[in-house]
Amino acid sequence: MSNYKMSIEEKKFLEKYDITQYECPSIAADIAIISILQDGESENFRKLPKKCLKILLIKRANYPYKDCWALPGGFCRPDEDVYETAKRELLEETNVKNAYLQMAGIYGEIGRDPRGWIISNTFLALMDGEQCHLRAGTDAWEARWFSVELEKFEKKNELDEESAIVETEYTVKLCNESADLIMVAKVMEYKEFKNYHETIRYEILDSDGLAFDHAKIILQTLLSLRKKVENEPTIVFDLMPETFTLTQLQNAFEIILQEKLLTANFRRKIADYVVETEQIIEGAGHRPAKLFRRNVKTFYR
Amino acid sequence: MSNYKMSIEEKKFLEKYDITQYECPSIAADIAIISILQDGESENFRKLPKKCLKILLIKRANYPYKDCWALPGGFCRPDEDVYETAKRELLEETNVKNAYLQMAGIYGEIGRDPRGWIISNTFLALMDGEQCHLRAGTDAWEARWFSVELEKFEKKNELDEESAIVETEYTVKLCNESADLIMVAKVMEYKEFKNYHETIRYEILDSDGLAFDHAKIILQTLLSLRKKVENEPTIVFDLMPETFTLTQLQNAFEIILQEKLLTANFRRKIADYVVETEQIIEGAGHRPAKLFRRNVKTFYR
DNA sequence: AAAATAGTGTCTGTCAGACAGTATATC
DNA sequence: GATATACTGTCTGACAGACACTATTTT
Repeated sequence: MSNYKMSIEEKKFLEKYDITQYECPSIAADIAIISILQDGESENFRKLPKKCLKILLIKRANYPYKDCWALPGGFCRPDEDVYETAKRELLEETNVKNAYLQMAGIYGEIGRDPRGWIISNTFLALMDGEQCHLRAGTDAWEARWFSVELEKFEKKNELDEESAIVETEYTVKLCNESADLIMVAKVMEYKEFKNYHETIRYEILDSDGLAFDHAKIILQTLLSLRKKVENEPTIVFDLMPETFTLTQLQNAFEIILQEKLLTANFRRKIADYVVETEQIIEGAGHRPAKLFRRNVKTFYR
Repeated sequence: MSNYKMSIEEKKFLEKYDITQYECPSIAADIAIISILQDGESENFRKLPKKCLKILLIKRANYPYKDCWALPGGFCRPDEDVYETAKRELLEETNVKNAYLQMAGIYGEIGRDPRGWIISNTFLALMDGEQCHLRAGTDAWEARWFSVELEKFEKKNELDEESAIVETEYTVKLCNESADLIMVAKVMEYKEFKNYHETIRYEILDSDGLAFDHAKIILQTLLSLRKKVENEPTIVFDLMPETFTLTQLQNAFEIILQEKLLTANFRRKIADYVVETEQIIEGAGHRPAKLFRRNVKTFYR
C-alpha cells in the first residue's frame, strides 16, 4: 500500500466509482467478555471462596428483543476498524483498558436480526473481573455478570465407511449473581465428515431469554476459549490480577477446562511462567499461600 | 430465535426502523486457497518430484490495483452469509466443491481499499491441488498458482522488567509456475507485551505486485495455518488426495511446518489416522511405496 | 551393483499422571 | 488438636527424538 502510485486513469476510475450503488450490511462488533469471579459468599470462613466463569450480558432496553439479554456490542463506524469498535465497546462497558481481545467469529446468517442485514463480528475478551467497573445501571441500562456453565450431550454418531455425523446437544446455563434470573439455552452442534472434509454447523433450539443468535455465539465462543487454552495456556493469565496464588491460577484452569488438575503436576507445568513475590495471603483459616506474579520473559519465545 | 414471538409494539418499531439511515460498508470474502503441488519437473528420473506450498492468486483486470495480483474473492450479497460467499467464490475459481474452508480474519482498516469502506472477511481454504480446475484465462481473467515461501527475521527484542516489543520482519516470496514472475513482499510484525497483555499488529513495508493489503492477509493466514496444523494435525489431510503414500503425507507436513521430520517417528505419530490399501505406486526408479487412505473413524473423538 | 526411496526396531531422555507425604496458618 | 489449604518428592509408563538397520524396486 505504502509504495502504490495511482495513474491518472485510475484516479478517474475512482472518481466515477459509486460504492453506494451496492446494497451493504451494517457491521456490529459483539464481545463475549469473560472473567472469573467469586460465586456467592463462602459458607465457611475456613474454605476458599468458590469462583466460576462469568460472562457480561446487557439487558436490551429497546426493540428488537426488548428485555432480553445480549452480548455487549455496537455498530462499527465508518472511521474505525472493527477491532477498534470492539476495543471502544469494551472500554465503555467495563472501563477496562487492558484485556485480552481477539476475534472469535462472523455471524451473518440471513434473518438473524429483524432490523435487516446486520453482520456481527464477534470477539472474545478476557479480563480480571476485579478490575472491571460496570457502567452504572439506569432505567434504560443494565449490565450484569452471569455465571456460565456448559453441558454436553452427544446424541448420535451415525456413520458409514467414509462419512459420519456427530450430533451434540449443548446446554448453556446462565445465572445472575442474585440467582434470581436463570436462563437455559439449548444449541445443537452438527459435525459432519463427508468427502474427506469436516463441516460444523450450529442451530439454536431454545434461546430462552437471550437476544438474537447470541446463544449460539456464546456457546461457540466458550468452546473456542477451551481450545485456545489447551493450545496456548498462557492466555489464562489474562484472567488473573497482577499477583495471585498458585491455587487461584489452578482454579482458573480447572474452571475453563472443566476438569480437576493434580496440584503437583500443575505447578511443575506452569513453574516457568511465574515468579514468587515476597507477599503472602493472610487471614484465611489455614496455611497462607505465597503470592506470585507473571514471569513476563517467558511469555514470548 | 425459533421460539421468539413479536409483540404488536415491536412490529410497529420494526416497520418504522430505517436501517438505510446508517452508513455501512461493503463486505468482501477473500480466500487464501492453499494446496501442495509439484514445483517444476524432476531433474532425475529416480528422484521424487519436489512439491511445495502453493497459493492461488488472480490478476486484477480492473482498477484499483489493475494488473496486480490479489486473493480470489468477491462481495457478499444480501441473500447470503459471508461463509456462503466464500464457498461460492471457491467453487467459481477452482470448481472444487469439497475443501477445508475456515474463517481466518477480518481486515477493516480505514483506507485499505481506495474505492471506499470495504471490510474483508478472509478465509483459509485447503484442497488437493490436483482436483482443482482453474477457470480458463481470458483477456480479462487470469488465475495462477504461486509457490509461496516465508522468511523470518527477528529484528529487535527490547524489554524492561514487565514489557517488551518483538519486531519481526517477514518476507513473503511468491513465484509463478513458469518462474518468470516473482513477487517479494515484506511485512513487519509487532508483538507487544504490556500491562500483562499481548497485542499483535502487522504493517506492510512492501507489497511488490500484490493488491490492497493482501500481502498482510497472505502472511497472517500462512502463520495461522502453521499454528492450526500444530494444534490439529489432521487438517493436513485436507491437502491430500483420496490415496497417498506416507512419504507424500510427511512431505506435506514438512512443507507447512518448515522442518524436516524423522520418518520412523512421523509414521508412528500418524499411524492411527491412515489405513493401508492394496495399491502400490509403480514406475519410480526405486522401491515402490504402498498407498494409504484416511482412517475416517479416527477423525472425530 | 548403484541409486534412490520404503519401511522397521530399539535405545534414551523427558515429561505427564498418580499419589503419598510434609508443612503451616487460624480457630 | 482440628480443619483446611499449601507445597514437595518420587515412582511409573507413555511417548517423542535420534539413529541404525533392512528391504525393494529400476536402470
